[in-house]
Amino acid sequence: MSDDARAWQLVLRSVEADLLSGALSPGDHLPGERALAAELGVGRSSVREALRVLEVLGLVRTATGSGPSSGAIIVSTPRGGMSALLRLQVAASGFDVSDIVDTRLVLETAVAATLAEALADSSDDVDTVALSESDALLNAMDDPALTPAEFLALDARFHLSLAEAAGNQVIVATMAGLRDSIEGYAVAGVPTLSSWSDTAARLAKEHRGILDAIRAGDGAAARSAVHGHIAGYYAEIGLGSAPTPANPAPAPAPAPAPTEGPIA
Amino acid sequence: MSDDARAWQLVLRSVEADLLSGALSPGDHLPGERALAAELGVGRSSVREALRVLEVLGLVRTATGSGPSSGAIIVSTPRGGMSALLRLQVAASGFDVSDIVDTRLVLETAVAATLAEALADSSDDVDTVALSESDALLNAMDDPALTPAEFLALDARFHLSLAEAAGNQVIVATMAGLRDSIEGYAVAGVPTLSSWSDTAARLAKEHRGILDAIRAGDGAAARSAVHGHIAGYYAEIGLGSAPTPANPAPAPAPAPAPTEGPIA
DNA sequence: GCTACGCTGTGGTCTGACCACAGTGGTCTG
DNA sequence: CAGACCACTGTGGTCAGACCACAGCGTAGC
Repeated sequence: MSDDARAWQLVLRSVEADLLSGALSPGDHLPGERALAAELGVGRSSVREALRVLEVLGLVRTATGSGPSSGAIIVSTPRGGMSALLRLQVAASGFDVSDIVDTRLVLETAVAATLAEALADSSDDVDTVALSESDALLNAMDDPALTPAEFLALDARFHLSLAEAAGNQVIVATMAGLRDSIEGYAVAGVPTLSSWSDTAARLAKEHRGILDAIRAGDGAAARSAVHGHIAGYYAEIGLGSAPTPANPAPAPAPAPAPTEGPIA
Repeated sequence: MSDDARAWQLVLRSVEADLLSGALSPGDHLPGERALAAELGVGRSSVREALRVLEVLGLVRTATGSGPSSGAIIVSTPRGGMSALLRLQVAASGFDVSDIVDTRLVLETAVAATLAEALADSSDDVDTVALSESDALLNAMDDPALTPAEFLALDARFHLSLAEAAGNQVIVATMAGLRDSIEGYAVAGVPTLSSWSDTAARLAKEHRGILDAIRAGDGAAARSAVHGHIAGYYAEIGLGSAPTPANPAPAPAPAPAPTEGPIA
């Protein structure tokens, strides 16, 4: 009966069931591939195909050798899987870059507003502490010796630090994946800028504006600052969302070729 | 040098590179597994592990037999991959159900607001037509003979139809995945309701309220209606987000308008 | 007591084999 | 000649067995 399911799906379902039943938890070791194969009555290659899927999805980490750190261990690193999924879908034309950017806008404006409102409600120590990482990243970004790629990497981490402070892991992972999936485009667009140092300075200023609005507890201002920041950069490198309704798009975008193969 | 990468990752990267270079597009056939293995200098099992990943991620569809419909074909069905990723992460405790619900709130309120504002700007025929599916689903949900599971399935499709009308495929796929990942919880919570028929009637009424607000071009009302609808149901079945989340204020707060995530 | 070596078990990979399946094209039959 | 039928071929799906590299553990040797 269950034979109509493919062998590797059987393995996948078995692991999922063990996860749901509590038989497996993060940190636990999966049985060895050979043992799992025998236990489920499938070949080792089928087990491996399922493990590969789990690995890409960020559910297990595998290591060779022996000892406690070897084997397949249940972990929970959704960011990697989210990045891979979004990146490949973009590559396969399943997702438009403009849709990715728009989704970032939705999520990040919500994060900023939430953070601002949370701070406005009560001066919560936790949030304040959480934002200290954002401050540190901001300071690191002031270094004029940074290359554009380095700056943009810190930029991404800054945005992520806000999401982490907001506390929603799903949004953190999604934002990370969205950003990673178009990182190539963000970096590729740098040469089209008239002056990178000017742009970097503007971005840094906008970051501080975002943080100020959040700390001031002004949700609307935070939302607006984030929107302008993200939409502004992508518009500047010629990747702004086409229709863009209410968007204070700053600089005119002279960028010609929006479609350039990012990094593989 | 590239030997440190695992064989299946090499295959994955090769396919991704072909996708980005345009050598592969949706609808194209991948070379056969044996040919791909020979071409890349790896074993067939490694090719299969990579294909398995691509399949789960919704990038390829495989079929046995011969002829034009057989083999591995590039497709673009991100929803399946998103569902699998989110569902398994929930199973592995990587994501809290409350974070999933909160993320739905962020995305769906943004969708509703975008839709309303798009209709307010101009009576666009396209959007009107797109919402016809939403209407049809609404009517289908009026059937009192529906089981809770059937009703909830139509409910999910209704929400998805709004996202599709808004036009952002990333949000459509993410919403579908988020919803699927907690479908079990939504259905499992039904028995805890005092009266399913009352709840179903209320949900149907709320759906019409959402659609009315969208058609009226009232973004704030649409946002509020969606928020109340989703948060209300999960609160009713005991899954409400504990510390009330992150999203724009429901009714009162005239959520500042300048910055709303454009979805189109 | 300490070091160093080999043993053992892990995942990683490859090879070759077999199966089920679905078109294809030829053959056989009317 | 037209139609139905069937073996052929190539595809993915699966399995079994064989190595390899690696990392820890235990023991033999110093």
